[in-house]
Amino acid sequence: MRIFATGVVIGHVGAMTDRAAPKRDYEGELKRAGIRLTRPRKVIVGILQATDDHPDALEIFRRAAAIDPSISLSTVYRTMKVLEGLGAIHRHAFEGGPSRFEGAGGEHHDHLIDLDTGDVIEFQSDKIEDLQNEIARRLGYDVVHHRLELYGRKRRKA
Amino acid sequence: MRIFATGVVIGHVGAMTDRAAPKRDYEGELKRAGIRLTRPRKVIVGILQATDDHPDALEIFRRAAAIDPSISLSTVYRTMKVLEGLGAIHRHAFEGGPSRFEGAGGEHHDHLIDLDTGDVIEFQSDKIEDLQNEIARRLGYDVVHHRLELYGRKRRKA
DNA sequence: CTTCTTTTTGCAAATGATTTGCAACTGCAT
DNA sequence: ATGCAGTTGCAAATCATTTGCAAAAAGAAG
Ligand SMILES: [Mn+2]
Ligand SMILES: [Mn+2]
Ligand SMILES: [Zn+2]
Ligand SMILES: [Zn+2]
Repeated sequence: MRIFATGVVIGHVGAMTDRAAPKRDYEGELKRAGIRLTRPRKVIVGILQATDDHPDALEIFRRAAAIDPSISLSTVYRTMKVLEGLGAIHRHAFEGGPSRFEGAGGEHHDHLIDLDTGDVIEFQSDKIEDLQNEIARRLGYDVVHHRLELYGRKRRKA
Repeated sequence: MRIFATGVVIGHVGAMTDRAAPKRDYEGELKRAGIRLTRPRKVIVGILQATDDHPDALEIFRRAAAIDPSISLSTVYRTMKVLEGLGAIHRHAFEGGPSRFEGAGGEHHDHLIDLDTGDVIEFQSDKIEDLQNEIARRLGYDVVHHRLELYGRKRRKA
C-alpha cells in the first residue's frame, strides 16, 4: 500500500510519502483537443496546476476571481466539464457536499475523508484494486471505474 | 466472498446465493422510537418490506401513490429521512442519479452498477472490508462508514 | 367516544448545485 | 485586419430535496 497526502493533511499522516506533483500540461491538452485557450480557461487551469487539494467549483471560482474578477462561476463549471471530458481532471462527489476536483495526473488513488475536519487523505492499495477486479470478474463484469471512499475519524490515542 | 443478487439482477448472476430477505419490522421501530404510525408511513414501510431492489424517492412515491393517491412526495422524502435516522434504511447516492434506498436489514454489502442497464448487483468481501480498516488504521483513523461502488459492464464472452 | 395537545401532512415556495439559452465577445486560422 | 465558430457572462431554468405553514390526524387522557 502506498500512502500519499496532500496539502491540508501533510503532517497528520504517519507513514506517508509525498506525491511527486505530476504538473499537468492542461493548456497543451486543450490545444491538442482543438479547444480554444481563452483567458478564463488559462486562469482556471493555472489554478488547477497550483493546487494539490480537492477544491470545489465555488472555491476554484474564488481563486480565479482573485486573478480575474470578470470570470463567472458558469465558466468554471463549463471548464471543469471540458477538462473532465478530456480526462484531464477527476470529479469526486464526496457525500454531503458539492463536487470536488483534482488533476488526473498522478497514479490512481482513493480517499479517506476525516469526518471531523473534512480533510481528504489519499491512499492507494493494489490489493484492494485487485480484489475489486476479481469480484467483478466473478460476477461477469469488467470494472470501468469505481469509487472507494472511507469516512472516518482520528483514532483516540488514549 | 459472498455474492447476493436482488430482484432486477437475478438470472444475470452466475455464482449467486439468494439473500435471506431480512423482513424488517419498520412499524415496530417507528413505534419504539415514539414516532407516530400514520397512514402514509404505513404505506411507505409496507413498500419497503415488499422491496428487494434499490428504489429512489420518486419510485417509492409512485408505488405508494398506487396504494394511496393522497400521499405526497414530500412525505416520502420526510419518511425516508426519519427511517434513515433510525438506521432502518440505507441511502445510496450512486453516481449521476437521485438517492436510492434499501432496508438496513441484511449484512453489509457493497454494489456493482451495470453501466449499460443500471442494474445494481450486491456483493460482499470480507477481505476488502479488512483492508479498508487496515488502511485507515495505518493512517491513524477509524472507519465510521465507507462507500465502495464498482461501475462496470458485462464481460464480452467472445 | 370526546377532547386536547402534538405530530404529521399536502402543497407551494425555497434551496443548493449545476446547467443552459442567448446575445455579446473573442480566439485564431485565413 | 477579417470572419466566424467557439466562448463568455448573466439570468433564468433544472433537478433533487427541503421547508414554511395552515389544515388534518395520531394517540394520550378522561
Ligand atoms: Mn485525490
Ligand atoms: Mn444493497
Ligand atoms: Zn481505487
Ligand atoms: Zn463494504
